[in-house]
Amino acid sequence: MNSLNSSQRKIIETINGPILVLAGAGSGKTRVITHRIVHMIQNIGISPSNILALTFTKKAAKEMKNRISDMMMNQTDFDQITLGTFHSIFSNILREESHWLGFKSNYTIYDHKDSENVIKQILQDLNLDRSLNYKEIKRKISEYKNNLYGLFYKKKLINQKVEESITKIYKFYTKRCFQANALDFDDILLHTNYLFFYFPNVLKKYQKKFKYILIDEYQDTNLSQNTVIKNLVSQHKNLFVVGDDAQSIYGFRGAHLSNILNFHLDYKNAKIFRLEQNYRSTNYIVQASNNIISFNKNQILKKIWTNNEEGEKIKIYCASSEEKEAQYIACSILSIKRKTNLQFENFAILYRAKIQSHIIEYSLKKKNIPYHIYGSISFENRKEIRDFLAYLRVIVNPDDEESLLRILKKRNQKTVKNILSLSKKKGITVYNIIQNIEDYKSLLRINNKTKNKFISLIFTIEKLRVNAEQDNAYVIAKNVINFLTKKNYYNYKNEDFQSILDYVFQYVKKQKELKNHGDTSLFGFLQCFYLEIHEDINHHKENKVSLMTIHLSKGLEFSIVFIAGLEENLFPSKSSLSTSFKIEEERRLFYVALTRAQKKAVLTYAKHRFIWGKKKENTPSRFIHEMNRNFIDIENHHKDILEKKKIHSLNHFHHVNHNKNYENSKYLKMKKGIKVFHKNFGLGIIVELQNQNQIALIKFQQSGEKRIFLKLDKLVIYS
DNA sequence: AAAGGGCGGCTTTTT
DNA sequence: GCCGCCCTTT
Ligand SMILES: Nc1ncnc2c1ncn2[C@@H]1O[C@H](COP(=O)(O)OP(=O)(O)OP(=O)(O)O)[C@@H](O)[C@H]1O
Repeated sequence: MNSLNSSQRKIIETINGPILVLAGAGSGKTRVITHRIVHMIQNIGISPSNILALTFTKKAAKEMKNRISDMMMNQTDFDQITLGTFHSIFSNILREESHWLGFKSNYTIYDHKDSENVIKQILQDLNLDRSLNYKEIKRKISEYKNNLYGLFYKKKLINQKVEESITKIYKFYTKRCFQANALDFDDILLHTNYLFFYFPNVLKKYQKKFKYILIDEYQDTNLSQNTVIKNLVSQHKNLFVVGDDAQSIYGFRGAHLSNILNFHLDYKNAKIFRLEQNYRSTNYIVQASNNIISFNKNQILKKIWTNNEEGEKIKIYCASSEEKEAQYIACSILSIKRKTNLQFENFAILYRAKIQSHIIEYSLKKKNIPYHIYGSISFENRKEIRDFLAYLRVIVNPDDEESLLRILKKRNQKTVKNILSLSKKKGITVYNIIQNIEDYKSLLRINNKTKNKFISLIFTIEKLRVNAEQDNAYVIAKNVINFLTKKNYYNYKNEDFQSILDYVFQYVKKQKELKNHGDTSLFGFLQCFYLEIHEDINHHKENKVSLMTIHLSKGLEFSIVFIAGLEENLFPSKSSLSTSFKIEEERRLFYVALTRAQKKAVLTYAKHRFIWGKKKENTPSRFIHEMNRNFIDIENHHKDILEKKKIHSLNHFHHVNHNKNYENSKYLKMKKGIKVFHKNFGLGIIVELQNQNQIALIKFQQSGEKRIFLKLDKLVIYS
């Protein structure tokens, strides 16, 4: 506990009442929240079971869990703390309390794809215009739910017609999910809201249990989440939240800064603390990120400062293609590692979009650099994995129509279509129809062979289902695999198959090791699969370079951080260019990325990038232009790396940097009164430098006064 | 009824 | 360049 400064200490020692810690990057928010939990348990004597600690991402939850367990050395029953993501915690509560809301506790969690499929079907059923894009509708429904439209709030209709049809689809969607006994991610919080709103006794129970609530990254709460919390703390008001408006990056999930801005209105007598000393990064990094965030109009002003060393300037590297960008990163890692005593685990490569990971992975592999990709796309989206999970899901919940249809579609598409329409006409579940397929034989116009196929399938599932009551998840999973292998539906000797089975095995093993009551049930496994972080079983993460999206990197820190793909249309993302609101969120994302670095940040971008199989030319990101030139160092030839080894691929680095004049630091000499020559405007004289020396006000002989962005490098000193 | 080719949309980010 | 969907072929 002696590793806190006086303001941090004061914060952790304030136990009761509503508290907001509004603090900058690297100022010790997570440190404060974890220390506070330990302090509450060890010094104040609060029972761990009365503490609820919430995060938004699975990764942040795991990080916090690790930090607390390290600090408590496992001495107390710290696993009694309720700690996890909003979704994971409230999904557990819903499992207990589902009966109040009229659904069954064995509910299925629909992921993104499941929801989209449901929407696609609804569009088909309603014969609606295909131009209504299902992804857009999914987003809208999500928006409705996250903002609790219909529950406590009415939505202002902007485009009446569109909104009306979406409301209609929303209704059907809700009905389908209910019939399938399924919840999507947003439902987990929405239903918790229903639960607390309509059943005050249930709310009371949880108010009593969770006497102290702590939330990390509060800037990312949406209304639905915030309302759950408001209800939970309405009696005792012991709510402790930490956040940084400059790091709000989940707007697309309905996160709203108003939660942080109105904290003092929501909670009278709220204490608000600020932390502005950065303990993480070098002064160059702190200054550069302060400068970047200053381009945002919407922000709460903070003065982040540090006592740390000056450090190195932020490196910027321009590659000719994304492949060379990746090679550069790989080479740099090796070169920095050689020169310092850093380990691979001290390096991170961050990117805007997951897709960028492939090419980087490839070049790391080539150089034998160990790496770990967090949140990799492949696993849960693999066809075989989804097929397999569909069986598990139906075994747990036969009403899960998405999964059942997925299984059936592999067999007899036409009959399945008929069954589906019959199910809708008669209002009987698909599972029920197949169970009693003998009765519907004539209606469906199927022969005995087809009929028997369905009977044998349902027979198998039923058998597995009956056993599922006693068997643990692994036993069932193995049975499913045996069945599938026997039937030869898939070539299940493949790796996907082994790895998911291994995953189930690890889950069951871990549960069995728990002191109290491990949950080895299949439901428990599925809930873990959808809501908890996927532990890499066979691969250790130790001493590996970390690859992840910037979103996932929030809350983490690394000595050396590479930020790849700083190009317009990629970062900022193409879909964010339309409004300044969205651009500001992209800028905050860039701010998050920069502030992950302790010692050194390297920004890279590629002039050309393959997108949809076509080579596209991109201009450098506006964020590169926004970097204050006093804090950056543009690298072109990379002599130090090139000279070391004669690796053939290194020859690639002989290309010319997009902007040699940076290195010549010609315009570092730009001063008031100097004569300059501009590419387009000709001869002029610098009147003054503005915006931290990034813009020069120049009086041109021909075209009068103009403000010139120095980084665009259209200027030459005229002498 | 299955398999395979052509075509269009897609890649923003997470639970 | 890849995936899902639809249409055609066998
Ligand atoms: N008082 C302190 N003395 C020494 N080191 C500290 C102190 N407070 C925080 N740190 C260190 O500073 C770093 C950043 O802390 P932490 O991760 O808690 O910050 P944060 O505010 O959560 O950052 P961010 O919001 O950027 O994720 C950590 O390495 C932490 O150990």
